[in-house]
Amino acid sequence: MQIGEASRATGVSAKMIRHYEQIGLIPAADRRDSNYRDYGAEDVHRLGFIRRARDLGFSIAEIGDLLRLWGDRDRSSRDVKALTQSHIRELDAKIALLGEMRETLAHLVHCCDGDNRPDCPIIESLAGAAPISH
Amino acid sequence: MQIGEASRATGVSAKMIRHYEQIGLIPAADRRDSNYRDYGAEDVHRLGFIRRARDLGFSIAEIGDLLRLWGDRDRSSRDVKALTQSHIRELDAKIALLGEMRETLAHLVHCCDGDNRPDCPIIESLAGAAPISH
DNA sequence: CTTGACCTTACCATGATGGGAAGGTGCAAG
DNA sequence: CTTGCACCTTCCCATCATGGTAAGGTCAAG
Repeated sequence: MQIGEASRATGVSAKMIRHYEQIGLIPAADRRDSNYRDYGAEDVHRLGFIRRARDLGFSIAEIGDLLRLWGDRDRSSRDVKALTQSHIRELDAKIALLGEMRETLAHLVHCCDGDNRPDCPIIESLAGAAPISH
Repeated sequence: MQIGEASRATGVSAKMIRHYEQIGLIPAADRRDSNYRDYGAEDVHRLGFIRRARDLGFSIAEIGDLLRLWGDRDRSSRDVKALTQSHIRELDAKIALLGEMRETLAHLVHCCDGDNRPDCPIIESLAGAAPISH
């Protein structure tokens, strides 16, 4: 099948399929006489794998590791589990950071009247100790 | 003061200070005879404002809006509050997305023995063999 | 034979930041 | 005075994952 059909079948844009090939995440696709890329069931399967991993927030580098583990019959599930736990920790760190921002802002919003007057604890907090002189 | 001192005083790298000037987020700094940028108290104050907003996850465009509101004596706190609430909703969306990833992965990790054998529900789920349930 | 859908490569853009090269400036110590 | 060093300048390139667009080739149906 052509790249467009493979894209539709997997939810990975044709643009990204070419990109993944270019950076070596997937092997170079077969070519027809027309020079069009040609994809088979295995390629589509691999692209589906990549899309699911991407949807779970794995980076390209991590997806490369996962693909290697996927293709390795002698892999230990320990390795996969460790990679995944490491990724969960990354997610937890991001969530914690965003959560802190969210709470700080929620507090400021709570303290802000939100009326027509200029007095605003949000701006004052961003401005820090001393107001600008004008 | 020179850019390095302004950087140290605000926690914004010299690189980013030049960048903010280049994209028009801050006015072009005064120059000395040496062509070195020269920063005063007001500039440092503004950079501190930017750094705090950045630390709360505001985008450059949003920080531009906040700077305009900061400098506008006739602003209504309503506008600042609305901008902040909009940003909180963005943060909530990101947190929810990351949280979903996290929970899905936590479930898979829980189901994975993590031993020397290759059988691994994590890889199987990515491969599309089984739906991701939680 | 044209039209339109599809493909190809190549280049540029995002947002926020860092790295580094090549060269100018300023100040203190030799 | 010269050397050395810290600091500054501009310019270009890289990240990560993705999209856009342009210029052109391929192919099937009308």
